[in-house]
Amino acid sequence: MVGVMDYTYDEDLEELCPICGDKVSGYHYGLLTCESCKGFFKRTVQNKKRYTCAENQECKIDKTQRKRCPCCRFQKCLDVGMRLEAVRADRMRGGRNKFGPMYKRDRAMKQQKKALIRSTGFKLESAPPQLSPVQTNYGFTGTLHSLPSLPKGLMPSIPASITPTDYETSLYGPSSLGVAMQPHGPLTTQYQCTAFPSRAIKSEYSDHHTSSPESLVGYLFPDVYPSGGSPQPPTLSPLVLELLRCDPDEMQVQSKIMAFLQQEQSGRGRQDRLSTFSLMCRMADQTLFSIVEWARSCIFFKELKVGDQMKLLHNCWSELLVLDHVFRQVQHGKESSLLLVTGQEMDLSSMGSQAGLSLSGLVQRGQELAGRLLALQVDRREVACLKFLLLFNPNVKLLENQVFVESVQEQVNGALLEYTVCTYPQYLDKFSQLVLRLPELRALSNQAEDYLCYKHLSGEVPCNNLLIEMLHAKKACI
DNA sequence: ATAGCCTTGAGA
DNA sequence: TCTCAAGGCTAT
Repeated sequence: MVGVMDYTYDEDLEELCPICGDKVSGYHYGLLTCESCKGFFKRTVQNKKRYTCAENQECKIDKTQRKRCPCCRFQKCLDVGMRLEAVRADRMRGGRNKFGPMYKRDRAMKQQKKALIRSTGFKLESAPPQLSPVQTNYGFTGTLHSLPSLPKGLMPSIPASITPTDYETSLYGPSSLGVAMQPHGPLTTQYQCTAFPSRAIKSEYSDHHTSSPESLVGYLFPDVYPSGGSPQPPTLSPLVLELLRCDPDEMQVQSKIMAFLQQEQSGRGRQDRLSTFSLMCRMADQTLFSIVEWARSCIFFKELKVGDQMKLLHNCWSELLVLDHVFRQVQHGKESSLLLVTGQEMDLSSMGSQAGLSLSGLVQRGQELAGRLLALQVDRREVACLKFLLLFNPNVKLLENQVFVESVQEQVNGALLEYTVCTYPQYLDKFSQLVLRLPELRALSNQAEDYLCYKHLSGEVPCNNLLIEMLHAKKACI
């Protein structure tokens, strides 16, 4: 009992000063630093000191050399995110400032990260290959300038000569996924990387009476500040925003699929109208096409070679489909009916008679999962992260660029954790609760695949179906 | 000037 | 009342 407590406590103290690597003595001016850098920062700001570097303004700062160049030391203080406005103009002692809640969130987040590391045995961030003593390896969390921050060598190169079609055809033969994977027009996805230099943050000291816009943001929206010992841009984790931006517009998908199905139905005679089940298959099939389209235009995924893209999609297509369905029910918010991807509502009370027992069992499990997600108050940004966590599954075998996939997984994990802690500080374990839903979702999607397989074998699934192709591909992988 | 230890006091 | 990050003090 006491031993366990000691262990977690020791880990708390394990952290090193991001400026010089000395022992951390607590939060000072915005982040965890050592006592000496705290004092140095205070003296510099209070006495309005100006330093000049005798060298090239790139002096290494560590515990033994920190006294050598105050210029570079102060620069590093600003670079890692120490806040000028936390130095008080009136020199008032004691009390608390506006950073209090931020420190609290940071602590909560570190605690959760540690719990996660203990439970999984893996670190969230990709391990820094011992670069400079600069601890800027926060991935997407916090530092905007590090947006494409995956280790350089891990970025997969886009195949220059081989086109996706050639590659896919040679491996898998012509298929509907092949069609779905055809290159389409120039992808418009591009990331705008806006940097917020720390020096843009005005000091409370220099303009105590005329509060700057930056400090206003801090007062009005204290919750949007991500925390962690890194510069604090007044925005949410840029990765979470980017993942959300990749999400297709729901209404667009809805009307597209609706139009497709209507056209297909109208092309049939009165006799061979599709049964409800077949219609559902076609609907799921079209949803799957839109999921593939989504993945292909996504940040990170589009950087992968087509072979890896297909392996990842073969692995998680049903999970993505189930998550898509379940989150739609969360937004729908009615237990008595299902909201379909076409926007149509389907009454559940009549379901038992129309569908078989196994299907209504599946639907029921989906409703239960939706209920749990609703109770968790899951939001779109979190679902966007969960989709990436399903897509970038490093357990997929024979990936050409497995390191990259692992790296993306870790980055998204970290971003989701930071997002939940910062946005929902009242739910201390929202992150773990969300991630715990993934195994449930996988179990459900496995059951759904089995069901689909059974229906396929009994000849009830329409032909030319991407669902079935995925089913076969997955079985071939295993 | 630095850095370890001390005092203070608003918010939990 | 307790906490803990502000500022203060002082020997090196």
